[in-house]
Amino acid sequence: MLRNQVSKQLGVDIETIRFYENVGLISKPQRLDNGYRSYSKENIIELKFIQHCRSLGVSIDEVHSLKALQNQSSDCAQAKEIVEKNLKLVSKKIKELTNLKKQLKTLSDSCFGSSAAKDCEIVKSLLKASEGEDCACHA
Amino acid sequence: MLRNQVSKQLGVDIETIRFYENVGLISKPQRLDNGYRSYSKENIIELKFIQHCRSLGVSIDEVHSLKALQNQSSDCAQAKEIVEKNLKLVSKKIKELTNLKKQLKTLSDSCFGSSAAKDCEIVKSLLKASEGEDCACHA
DNA sequence: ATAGACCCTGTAGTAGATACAGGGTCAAAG
DNA sequence: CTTTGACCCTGTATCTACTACAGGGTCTAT
Repeated sequence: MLRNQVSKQLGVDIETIRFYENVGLISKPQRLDNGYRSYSKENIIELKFIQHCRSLGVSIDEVHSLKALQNQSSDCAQAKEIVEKNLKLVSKKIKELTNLKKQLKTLSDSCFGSSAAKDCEIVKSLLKASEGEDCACHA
Repeated sequence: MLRNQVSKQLGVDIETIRFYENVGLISKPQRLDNGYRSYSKENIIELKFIQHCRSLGVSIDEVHSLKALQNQSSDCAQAKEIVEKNLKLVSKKIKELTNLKKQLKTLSDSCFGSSAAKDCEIVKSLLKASEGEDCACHA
């Protein structure tokens, strides 16, 4: 399969496929006589593996580690570790964003979008914060 | 105030302060005879403004816009827009991450970290997904 | 023959910092 | 008086995970 077809079938950007090859995440596809890359079933599986891992927020480096684990018989503590680490990161991020959302909501609600900019509650609030006072969102 | 002091007082990395200057987010601080930057009260306020905006997830470009609004008398629809945009982004991100968390939890729970890597439920699950089957986390 | 869709390579750009190399300045201690 | 250590300066490289572009080759259809 050519790169374009692979890209369409998997929904991975065409340039991203080359990128994964460059960073050694997929084995180099064979080449046709004209130099075009020809992707095998194995290549597709590799790509889907990466795609799935990435959709779980697993970093490129961690995908490398997980790939390396696939054929090993040593214990899988590392796999668990990677998943746990990401789970913690995600939980933390959710907490942060939930807090953030509250703050942005407060700011948004304080303004109707129609006053003069210098009297805008958003602008004023942010300015207050920079002068050390309480602002709407961090009150 | 010298850069180091500012950095410590505000908890902004010393290099970040120069970065904000380079991208034109703060006005250029005056220089002492030896060429050292001397930060004024205004500079500190500018920095706090940026810090506060960034803590709300507002992008550098948007901070530029908000700064420009500070002295304008035109209406503040733009400020409201920026806040609303970020609010939507954050809400979306929270939904995505909440879903992600569920998936990672499922994966994590499927593995005790002690089996041989090739029999690991995490590794197997991810591999299954790359072959088109249902995996633990996307079942 | 030529247009258009595809392929190739190498390299630059994105956001928002962060880090480093190679140098200058300054205050205190020996 | 010199040396040590902490600070300052500049320019540039690095990070993540892609994305985009320039400049060229190939293939298929008209």
